[in-house]
Amino acid sequence: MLSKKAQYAFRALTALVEEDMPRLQSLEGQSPHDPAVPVPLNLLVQKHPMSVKFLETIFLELRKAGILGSKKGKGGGYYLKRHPEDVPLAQVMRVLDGPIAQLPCVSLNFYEKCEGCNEQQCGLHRIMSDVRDAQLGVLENRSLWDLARAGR
Amino acid sequence: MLSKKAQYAFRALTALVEEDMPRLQSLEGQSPHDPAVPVPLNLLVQKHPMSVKFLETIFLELRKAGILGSKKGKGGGYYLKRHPEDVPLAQVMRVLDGPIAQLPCVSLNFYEKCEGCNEQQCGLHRIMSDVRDAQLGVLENRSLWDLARAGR
DNA sequence: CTTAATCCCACCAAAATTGTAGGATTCAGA
DNA sequence: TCTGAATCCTACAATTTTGGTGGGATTAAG
Repeated sequence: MLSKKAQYAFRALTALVEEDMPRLQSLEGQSPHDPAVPVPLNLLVQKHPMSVKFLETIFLELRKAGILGSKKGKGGGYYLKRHPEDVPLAQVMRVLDGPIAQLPCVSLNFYEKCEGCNEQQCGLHRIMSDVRDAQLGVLENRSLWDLARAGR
Repeated sequence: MLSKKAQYAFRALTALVEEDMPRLQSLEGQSPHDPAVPVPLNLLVQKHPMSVKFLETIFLELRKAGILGSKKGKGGGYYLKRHPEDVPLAQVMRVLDGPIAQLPCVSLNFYEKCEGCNEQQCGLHRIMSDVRDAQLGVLENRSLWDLARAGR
């Protein structure tokens, strides 16, 4: 299951993309890149009620991971560093929840060898690899953009 | 990620199927159904080292869920109530770890409505439904039999 | 009667999750 | 230059989940 952290993150990121929608739409067809407008947390929290303080720690992680940028002080806030279409959900989930795979020994980004099982002939390894591929087939190919424009 | 409980369960169930392999193979082509031979926990633990006591609580859950049967007393043990081919991994996982889906609101067996999101137009709901389907596509179609005969 | 096994439930320690607290820093605008 | 709005940062606290352990009761074979 997704942690609350990841759930809140997705809600807030959706709101963030929606906030930036006018500028993003003007970008269709390589128009010159207007700088992203920073959106403060309290604005995002108004759209989806949650603890500002908690969201703060979440967005901090996403910024350190290079997904978000921030601007301090009055008129500051957070903004996406890339076009939402270039941020697959898998990446957000890995930052906040760690591995997507069901076992460390089938994880692509957080691999750990499992002692006492030969991966070549381990049935669990094989099947869980298939599960991982199935999950990533979706999560690597759906972006924050898909998330935000779903309901329209 | 799979819990240790589920991981231990899969290792032990694999060993259990292997133990019963001779009888199972004689079953090819509807041969008369020999009663399953109960296998005691300490035998399973010898093949894959883990706490007997912990495995006991795990197998108890699987028995109450109707996946395993048991026989008490000397010469007792646990046995599969169905042919391993008829036990999809998804079912074992649901018993031990609960929902497979990433969100309660997309779970088939543990559904819970998420307040404050209209499922029709919620982007997260849509995408996580796809993830769930992708996972189940594997987990509902791989059985304990697939698990056990993998390495041969 | 002894021994081997499951059954059952309570409990416990450690880890992870879900936040909260409080101050430091930065910046825009009056 | 002052004020208010915002992020930055770290520590820690409460709760839940995980990963077991202990001890005895029950059942059955020989």
